[in-house]
Amino acid sequence: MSQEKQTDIDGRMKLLLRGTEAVYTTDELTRRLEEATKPLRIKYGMDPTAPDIHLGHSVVLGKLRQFQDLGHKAVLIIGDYTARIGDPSGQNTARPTLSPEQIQENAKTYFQQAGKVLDTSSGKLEIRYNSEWLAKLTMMDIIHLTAKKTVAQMLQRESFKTRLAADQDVFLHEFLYPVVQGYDSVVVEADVELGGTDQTFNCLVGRDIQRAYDQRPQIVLIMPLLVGLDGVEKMSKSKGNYVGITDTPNDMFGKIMSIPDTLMENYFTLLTDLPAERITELVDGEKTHPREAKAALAKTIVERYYDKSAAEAAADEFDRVFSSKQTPTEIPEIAVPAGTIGIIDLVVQAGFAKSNGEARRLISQNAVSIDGDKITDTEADVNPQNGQILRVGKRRFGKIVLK
RNA sequence: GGGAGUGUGCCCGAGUGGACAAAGGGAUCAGACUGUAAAUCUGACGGCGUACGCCUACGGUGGUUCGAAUCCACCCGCUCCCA
Repeated sequence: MSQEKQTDIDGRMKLLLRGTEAVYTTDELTRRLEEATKPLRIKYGMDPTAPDIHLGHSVVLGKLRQFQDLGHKAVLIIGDYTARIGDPSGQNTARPTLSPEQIQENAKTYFQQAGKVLDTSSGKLEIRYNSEWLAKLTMMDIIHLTAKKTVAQMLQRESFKTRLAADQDVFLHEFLYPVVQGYDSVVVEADVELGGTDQTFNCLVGRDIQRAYDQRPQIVLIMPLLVGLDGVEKMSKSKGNYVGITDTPNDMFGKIMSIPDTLMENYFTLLTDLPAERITELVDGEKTHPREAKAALAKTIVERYYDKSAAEAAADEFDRVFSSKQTPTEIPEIAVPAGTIGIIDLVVQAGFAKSNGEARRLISQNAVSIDGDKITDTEADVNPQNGQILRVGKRRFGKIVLK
């Protein structure tokens, strides 16, 4: 092999391994890249029940994109058939069964969002529904398929093992999920499969199944779970500690600015393509002011989902509102009846407080102002004018519109 | 089928007849400070009333009691042990 090609491979490996939680195996990946005469097929399974994508999901999608950028092909599997089994990776039992229409709908939303990360040009992306082949399997096929794995092997899986140890139910059909997911790999002839840590077992079973079908086992790249904005729990919608990839640039920027400093390095590594050396510089408090580093992080991420000018604008807006303490450029309007009104009512009507008590509290905590004039008397009456700015706390603004 | 537990505010969790709108922590919100919606500190944190107050709330229903989150009965949910 030529010196150049070898350097090239080294460079690619460095990029592809970055941020990974585990790789099975690194050597195989190197070899596969070296030997490749055509684009590798990179499989990623999507769950048709969760169409709202946030930065946590984007970690794996971003890795998929890296493969695409290196000339490989993303193969997205929509688990419309497997979704009906119920993956035991979680914990509890039945998830709701989705209708074909719902699955279609979810898949559509998913692509709209995933398209912000992935390269959707036709040569780079292949989309497959696994009902295409799973619905056709006969009983005999299934018996053959399940004969490839032993019960002991299945019980290696943590969630099976612990449930069994705790005398909890493990249903037979749950064993099918990993095996069937592995069969997906056979059908699409996956060279590589990507997944989050919770998918480790399933992805690895895929290797065994492929071997059993005389295919080269796929290489498995496991990506870590992204920590949420609170710096503690994993990012998830239900925890509210997430950045949605459809969030507005300003929200995205602001939310990222709110992460603990200690989380920056992790975010840089998993959510941006900045070179490792650059990240080291940015994260080093001696070399870069933490605020600047975080702003750079936020800008890079916003740029990924929008563009450079949107990122600049979001950064300017943030400085404007929080550093210079000025009013934002865009302020949502709040409709208010004309005439004199108690300040408590005004705050409640603007939707800035859920109850009079909360409004009263905000006022007595010096949080409320109109056109910059603080109002601290909870009993004050005001006579709002069109265009005045009602502000509550640091972040909530409303432009008064009389109705 | 038998037995033992357990269910508290957005979440976790203390409380085992009155001093309980209910300790503590987390989350959230506000203020101060700052480097930012970081960190730290302070405060607020069921609803209504300016306050004494009233209402709603401790799985559900009913009961005992002057008085119940706390005791009793039944019901519902969850967990564990035995079969």
